[in-house]
Amino acid sequence: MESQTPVGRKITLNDIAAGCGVSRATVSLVLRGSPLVNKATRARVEEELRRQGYVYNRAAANLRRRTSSSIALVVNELANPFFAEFAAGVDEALGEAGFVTLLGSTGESTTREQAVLGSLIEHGPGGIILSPAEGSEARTVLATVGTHTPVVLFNRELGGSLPQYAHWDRLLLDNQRGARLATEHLIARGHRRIAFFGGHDDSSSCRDRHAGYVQAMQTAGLAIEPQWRVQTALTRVEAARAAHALFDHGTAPTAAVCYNDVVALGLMLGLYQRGVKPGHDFALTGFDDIAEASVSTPTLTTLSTTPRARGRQAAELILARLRHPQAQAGTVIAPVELVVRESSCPLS
Amino acid sequence: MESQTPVGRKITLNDIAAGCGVSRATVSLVLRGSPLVNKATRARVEEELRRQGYVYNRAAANLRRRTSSSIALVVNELANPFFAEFAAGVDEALGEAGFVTLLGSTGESTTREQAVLGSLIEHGPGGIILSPAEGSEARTVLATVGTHTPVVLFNRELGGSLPQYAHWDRLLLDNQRGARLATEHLIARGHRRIAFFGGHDDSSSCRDRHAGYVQAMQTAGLAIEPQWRVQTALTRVEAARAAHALFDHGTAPTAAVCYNDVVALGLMLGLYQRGVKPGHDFALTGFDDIAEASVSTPTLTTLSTTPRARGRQAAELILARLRHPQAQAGTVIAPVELVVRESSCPLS
DNA sequence: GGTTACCTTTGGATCGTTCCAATTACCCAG
DNA sequence: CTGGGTAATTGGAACGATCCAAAGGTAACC
Repeated sequence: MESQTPVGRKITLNDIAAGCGVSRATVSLVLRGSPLVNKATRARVEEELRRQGYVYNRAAANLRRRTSSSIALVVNELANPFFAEFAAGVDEALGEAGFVTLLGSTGESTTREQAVLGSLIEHGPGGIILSPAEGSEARTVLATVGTHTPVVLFNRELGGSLPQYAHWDRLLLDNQRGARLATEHLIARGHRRIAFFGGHDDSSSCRDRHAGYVQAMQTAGLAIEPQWRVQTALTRVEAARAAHALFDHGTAPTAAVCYNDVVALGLMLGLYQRGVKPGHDFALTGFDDIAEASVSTPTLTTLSTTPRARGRQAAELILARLRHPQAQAGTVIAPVELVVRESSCPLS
Repeated sequence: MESQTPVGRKITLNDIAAGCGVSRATVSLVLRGSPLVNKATRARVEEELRRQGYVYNRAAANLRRRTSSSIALVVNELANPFFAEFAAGVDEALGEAGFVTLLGSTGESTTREQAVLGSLIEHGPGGIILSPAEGSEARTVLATVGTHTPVVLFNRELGGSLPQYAHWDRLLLDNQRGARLATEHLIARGHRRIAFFGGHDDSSSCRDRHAGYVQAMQTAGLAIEPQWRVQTALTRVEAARAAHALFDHGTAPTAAVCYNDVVALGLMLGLYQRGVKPGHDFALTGFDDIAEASVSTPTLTTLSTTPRARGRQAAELILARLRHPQAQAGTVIAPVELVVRESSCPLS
């Protein structure tokens, strides 16, 4: 039935038109399912399309129509399960809407972020979903993406402020509330000396979580010692290495609220190495509820953020923005939920 | 310094040309760093490019040049850490080569695979990296991607055979040897009744791993009972649910070689639910060495496949194919390495 | 002065689609 | 037979870049 030639030029509208004696314009109308074309003609053209193995050239169409059928997705690190789930959600929802995902990843470096955005923007995506790298600035991002491509910021704020003509939407997690819930939970379990572990203050999400922690501590009338704030890179290895800092000076904490799950899992490793048994001698909480959180030893008390749903939501936001370019920019705060597991043991 | 207008049309070569009194062709030469243009002219043009905030339209250029600057990546499930790492590796290497990644994901459904490939191919990628869904057929895939776009198959074979004019490269893991090593390891630890757990025989990688297991068992002169082959979907929940099948009839196994880590982690859950303690009462091995394997309880003995490196390798393969479209198609078998952890306990 | 050579620059066609105004064909009422 | 209406089709100009052959300018040489 099908008979694409194994070798040769790509088939275009002209080939089809010539092949069944109609004009290019008519074939184009058939492709787009226009009601204008005669039923018989349509059938003839469709047969010819099949016969020659025609493949639609969306790039050419997008050029002419000044539209786009792709959305760029820029995340910090795809291998981080939180972002992997997020990306899966984005791609799912975009695919359903007939869009294709252009992928980019920054590795938390603003330099790479600039390079990646610069490269992606040249492909003319209809919009960008960006989870900014730590320390990323509004001005520089705006300069490379320009003002013609809408942006949805996910997970973090940019540094500096945006000109008001840039209608950038935001999708943020309820970081402050989440960290407050975790801290209150540890306090309820009897802990008084609680640290905040991991992340960098360069990142807005980290500042917010820290603020939630501070809020809960203050409300409970608990003092916070400076050495209970340990900053780390966002990998397990780095976090494990930094664990000792909690115990070096002053009174050691009995529990820690961690910036996220990856860092919490790293802290667990670091504790084991010191002979401290997490979930028994030391309580801790994470943030994100990645898949590993439910199978680690001990299983990790954390805040569920349902990243796949967030991905879908980010996709919805950018698609809505494409439909209404001039609408007021909005900020959506997604709720988070405390999932209590073994790691947040009562004070022994 | 910069002064992009907040609103208005996109800037094109014509705007730049008009803005500094040269022709469109000259501006194009400047953009591509041609040595033909006079130094002074180049400076003037570059200044104007900056002043107007010009963004290169790669789609238009690709149309004219009949080239492509993107590669499509189709994986089974992005949220699976094995594929997430793989995708990260692909994107990294493609980015370095100036290519952009078009993402697609099939969820192990051949129907979705067809849809995703159909949508991606319309965007004219220079090549496709495809990890086929279970049961995916060479004929159907070929029919939708056509013969003009090179393909690198990763991880699995397609069903049926390809016409020889389709130069499709393959990047496979040494599945058979890996499963053999795992089985031999369990045998060396004293186990005699060993099952092969998880996956479907629709997938070539699963058949290969099973073959490696059979080979090791036969070489050791051990019998295999039919109920020791349990097929499952590739999720933890499904695997946990299927665990009982190992114990329902005949003599129960004392160990299992699992299709992959996800399934092995699921089996662990299922065992716990039956009151069997994996790594103590029952030995098991995985395949892939995903991040969770080193933090689960017990930690998982598995085969390391370094998926990020495989991703880079797949990217190299497709880029090499773009450079030499007519070269002989090849199959690369990537080595795997046994990582012994707690789950493969000796027979007690 | 005329010829050649070299260095820059350029107009116009082109890639594969869509848009638009115009055309053709046909039928029916007046 | 004319005029008007509907239905279907079409040629040619876009979209924003690149390619190519040709042209303009300058300098050197005979």
